[in-house]
Amino acid sequence: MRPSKRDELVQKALDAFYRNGFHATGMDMLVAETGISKTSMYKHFRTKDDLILAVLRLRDERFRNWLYRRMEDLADTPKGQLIAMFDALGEWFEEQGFKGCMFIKASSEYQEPTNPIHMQSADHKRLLEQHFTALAADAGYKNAAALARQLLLLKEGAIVTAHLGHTDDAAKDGKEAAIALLAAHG
Amino acid sequence: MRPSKRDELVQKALDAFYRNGFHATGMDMLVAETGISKTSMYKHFRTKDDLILAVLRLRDERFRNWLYRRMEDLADTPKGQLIAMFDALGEWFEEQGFKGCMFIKASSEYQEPTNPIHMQSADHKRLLEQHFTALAADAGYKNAAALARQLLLLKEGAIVTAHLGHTDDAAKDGKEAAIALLAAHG
DNA sequence: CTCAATGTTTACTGATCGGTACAGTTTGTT
DNA sequence: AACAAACTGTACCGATCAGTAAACATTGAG
Repeated sequence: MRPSKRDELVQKALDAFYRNGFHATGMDMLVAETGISKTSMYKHFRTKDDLILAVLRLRDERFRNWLYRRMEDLADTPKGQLIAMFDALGEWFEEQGFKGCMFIKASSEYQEPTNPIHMQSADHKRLLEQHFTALAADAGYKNAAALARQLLLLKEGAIVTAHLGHTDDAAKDGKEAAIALLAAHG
Repeated sequence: MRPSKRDELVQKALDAFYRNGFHATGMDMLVAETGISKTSMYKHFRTKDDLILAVLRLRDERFRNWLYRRMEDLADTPKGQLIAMFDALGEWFEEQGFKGCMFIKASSEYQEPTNPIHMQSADHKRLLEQHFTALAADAGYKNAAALARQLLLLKEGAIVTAHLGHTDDAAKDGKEAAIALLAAHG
């Protein structure tokens, strides 16, 4: 099995969906942008939704890998990494082509809680929360779970605010708030 | 001029767009749901986007009125109102039919920063930030603007997290974080 | 070389998209 | 009663939607 075409499709579809949105990106547009035939697409994925699920799977893997690694590179203590998350987010916000969180957008376009796309987006956030909880516990915080959830609120809020583009530096605001939260949980 | 039909259309379109999303709600679906003829719709609004802008205008007015009033009802000091915001949000999250923030969803479906729908969504957040800043200043906080922006991050994060539905009580997490932030700002 | 898997092109389906044309009906005012 | 404004129903436009059919080309392994 040589699934290289399939991977290529998922990767290029990720770009298109991230740039244009899910409903606004038709399969014909994907054909035009990826150079892959529609017949081939539907050999790999039975429906557009299945393709979207594969795209979200790739995005989850890539994003979490990138974020976790960047946090580790920027700080060596668990507490430092939780703070450094907002520096990493700041770098992301500055990237050209930044268009917010793909999972927030996915859950915005597929709202029903039972929709697989919605559920998979929720899974992504759950994994983030678990990672933050582990870091907070490592750092010795008493109520690590609550602290992690609060930091997650700041992270999601910073992404949304940065995408709305009405704030100069949502990452900096998030970082300062995170530092205050960590001190309060001290 | 009797704009009652127009108002009725905007109000019912708000419900439909909030429930189904913007791209996923076609004009024919609006005809079916509102009972208003398509011809009449296009007499009031030249395009679907114009209708969406009117819907967002109504949503902004209703939501801010509701939130500000609820905050005032739940607390009588400016500081207390900032905290009570998260109790108000918690009530909202519990409402049947809660589907997240309409402006976050609008900016997710119309991503280009120059798109009027995106810009109007950003305006809504700006007005919220101004209100929070005024409250923080009234409460005597030194860096009222920064505090307001941080609280806004918590609010947006709580809404997104509640909509993703992976957390039991995003409002409670937001409230506890807000209390900690207020304490940190002395 | 051969065979089978995987890919391609082209054309197509029925449904739906946003938006319009047009003729007829309801409604409020005088 | 009469008139105009507002609204309705129906039918339509070209474009696009997700998805399929069928015939042909490319490729890699035995």
